[in-house]
Amino acid sequence: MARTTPQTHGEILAAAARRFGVTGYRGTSLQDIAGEVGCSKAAVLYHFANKEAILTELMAPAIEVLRSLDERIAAQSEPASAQRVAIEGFVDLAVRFRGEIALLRGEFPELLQQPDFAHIQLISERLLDALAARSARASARIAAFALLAGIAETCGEFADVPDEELREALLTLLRRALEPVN
Amino acid sequence: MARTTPQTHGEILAAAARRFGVTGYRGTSLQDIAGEVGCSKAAVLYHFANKEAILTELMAPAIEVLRSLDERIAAQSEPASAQRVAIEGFVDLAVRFRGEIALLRGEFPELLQQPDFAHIQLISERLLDALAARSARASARIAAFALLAGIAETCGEFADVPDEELREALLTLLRRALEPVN
DNA sequence: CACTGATCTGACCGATCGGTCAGCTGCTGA
DNA sequence: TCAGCAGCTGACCGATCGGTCAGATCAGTG
Repeated sequence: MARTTPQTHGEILAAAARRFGVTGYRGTSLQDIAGEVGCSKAAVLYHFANKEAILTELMAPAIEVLRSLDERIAAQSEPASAQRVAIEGFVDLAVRFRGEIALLRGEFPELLQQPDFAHIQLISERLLDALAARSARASARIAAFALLAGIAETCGEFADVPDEELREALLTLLRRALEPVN
Repeated sequence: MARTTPQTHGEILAAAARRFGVTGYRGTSLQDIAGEVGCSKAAVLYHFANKEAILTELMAPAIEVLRSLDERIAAQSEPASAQRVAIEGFVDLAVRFRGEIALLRGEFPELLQQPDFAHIQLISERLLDALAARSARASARIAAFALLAGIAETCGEFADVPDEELREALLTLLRRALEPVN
């Protein structure tokens, strides 16, 4: 065996992505990943501090984009413009990283509890706020929540739909569904 | 100890519902449930064949209503009327059983794989079909999927919102978001 | 009193999990 | 030639899981 470090590192990441996509994060053991790579479980833990570190590295690009979207939203002073930026940015994020998001299918709630992802919770709340056009009305927040959660669950399901078509469908859905700013 | 059977049986169900609501199905052990009831894990398994049986009994009423909704939808010959029945029936179901649905927060995908809930998968697909007004267009199916998944995740989150208000918010969302039948 | 059946317990089982550790291997540079 | 180090392995650890089982407890019955 004995490959170079970046090589094995990348192979483990790729294998983990594949397995997480099929059986989810919790449903995938380090042994599963090792088996797919063709090395021992101990080798996986030689390249990564622990299981969570694999997920963290896998999600890092998506999280970075989410963080920058959060900043762009915060920079908007008007609810209407914040909503517009949130809609377009979120759809863009969902489509671009739909593979990564699909990995977490149904595991968002638990994963957001982990310390490594704690700040994501805050960002999600601000995103929700922007989608609801900063309204405090229950109906606005309920709709925004349903769309946020729904799209997160959705974008990984339609792997055969081209990016542009998925993008248009989600944009149309959000624009039609969200209460207009008054 | 030594209570009557229906008494302990009910206490276990109630305790399981409470724990599932906090830590999810997979995140709750039989020991957790037993601890909450104040009996041994073996006592829990004396009253229920296995862990899944507890969940099955807990979800039975909701599943029964879902089944009858499925039949009512199937009885509609026109896509438009099927969509209308699906919208109203699904919102009604989501609001009425939001406690039960909240128990499964984020665990739908895995649970639907289990043999006991296999038929739910089929019903969900027919419900999706009706919400999409039996259209094969990707945009219609994407929107229906996002709303279905989103509302399922949502209804348990707003526990402080009264039934009627939640009902109206979800109805408005669905009617506005779903593509009109042409 | 003896017996029975329902209820419940503690001890235990095998499997699986994430993670640790001592040590083997093969390349590299002095 | 050989020390040293990066990469990797197999054996092992403690914890936890769902589930089993022999037997204790106790109320009701003849």
